[in-house]
Amino acid sequence: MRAPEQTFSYRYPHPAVTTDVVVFTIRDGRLCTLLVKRANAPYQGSWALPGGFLDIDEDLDACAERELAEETGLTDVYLEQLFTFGRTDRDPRERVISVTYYALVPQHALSTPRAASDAAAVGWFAFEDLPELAFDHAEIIDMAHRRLVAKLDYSTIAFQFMPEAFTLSELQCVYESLLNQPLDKRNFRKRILSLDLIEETGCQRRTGKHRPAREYRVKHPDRVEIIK
Amino acid sequence: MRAPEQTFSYRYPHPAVTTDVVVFTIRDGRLCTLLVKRANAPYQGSWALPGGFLDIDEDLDACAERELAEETGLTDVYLEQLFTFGRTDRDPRERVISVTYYALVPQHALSTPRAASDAAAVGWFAFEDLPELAFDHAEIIDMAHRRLVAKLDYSTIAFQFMPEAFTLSELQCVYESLLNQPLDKRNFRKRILSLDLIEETGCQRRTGKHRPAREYRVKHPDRVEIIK
DNA sequence: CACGATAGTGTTTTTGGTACACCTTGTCAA
DNA sequence: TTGACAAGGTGTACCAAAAACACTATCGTG
Repeated sequence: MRAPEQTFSYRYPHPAVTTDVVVFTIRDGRLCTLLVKRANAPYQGSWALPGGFLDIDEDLDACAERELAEETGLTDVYLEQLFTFGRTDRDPRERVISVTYYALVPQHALSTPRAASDAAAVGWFAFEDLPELAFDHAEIIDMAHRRLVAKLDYSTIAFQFMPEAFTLSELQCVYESLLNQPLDKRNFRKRILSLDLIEETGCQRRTGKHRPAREYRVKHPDRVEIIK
Repeated sequence: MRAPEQTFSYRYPHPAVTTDVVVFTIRDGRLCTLLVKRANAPYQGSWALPGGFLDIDEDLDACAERELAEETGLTDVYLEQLFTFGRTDRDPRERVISVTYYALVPQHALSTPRAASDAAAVGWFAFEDLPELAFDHAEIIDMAHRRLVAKLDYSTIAFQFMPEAFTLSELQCVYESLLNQPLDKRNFRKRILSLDLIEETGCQRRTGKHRPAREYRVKHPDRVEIIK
């Protein structure tokens, strides 16, 4: 993040504006979040969401993308605005308004993200087992999680967790770990297939000592979003 | 709104932050929005959403409430954050990030709002017949409307349009004007009553030359929000 | 070739949503 | 006084989507 040294003497002081990004993925059947270790004060050494200050001539979305890329190496991620946090005491340096985003990335995007710029380290953390977080970032992650679960019902965001080719069992695992409850296999497959959003690749996935599973892909990777 | 004269020479210039509020109500069976006529440049004389600059030690929600009260006289309104707009060119004066809110108020809150501070006039406008709007406020209202309609399905926000006591027919009118389609009376009443959120007041409403209607009230006015 | 492990498949039941028509109770005017 | 008008209020039959539920198929391995 940027240096906090400036103070304001203007008649109408302006707050700083940042973007922060909650990136979710599924690892080993567990929902995980991408965090960076802060290299600088405040909260030096603490884990925090990737994010940083808005450039004065930069769109909010672009800022979120840029900071995510700079601090974690993640690019081409579909970001959606989550909420804007602005408690007056949320940053000890100065007044900071944070416009937050969330994103879902497929498991294979895990290719260990590289730390860069003001991040001392980057890592994935199980949602159920997060470290102490800087600022109000725990609250932000919590809201992102609630939004994610709510959207499962009436949208198809879960596909965003999937790699290009996947099996129905894998998809079901994703739903189950997000909803935190088992689902009926037949009903699940019926429902997913009736959406008419995925198609067989023709290939099979042979893993383990059992019958191989059919692979599927999303039909129109562009518009995988709201249904209802 | 505040004077735009300042420019920044800091190493990291900060954008200005405003809040803007979309207030909806139902008037004569039509969805209406509260607008203020701008007293100052830019867009002087144009209609715009009530809103204004964030004080440096003020919470976002408080800013929205304060600006709404200052410019329209409306108080004690339940505000919900909508979205944050930040296109770099959305304000000709300087870079402005707007955290927007929306609110639903009952019809009787209509008591002609008073213009104040930098608003030259205040008025309700039918959503279907809005005037030219300043900044990107048309876009903001549009998003608020879509959010409102979407929430009708899985929440009970519509109750927020109702006065303390109301009849089922009145409530149905509200739903019909929001959804822009007629509803079946019996199904509607069945659905609403099955929510178990309202109760009879015991009183009757006698209007017009016909049978009086039973009055209802919301059981727990505090938690009238999300159902599902 | 038998066993273990996951893949894959249909039917029945339940439930929630939709469609639909008539009687009731008041006002008002002839 | 009474008949016409206007909105208030009520129940049932049908359909479609969701939930419950158990067995066979195919591969790897020992």
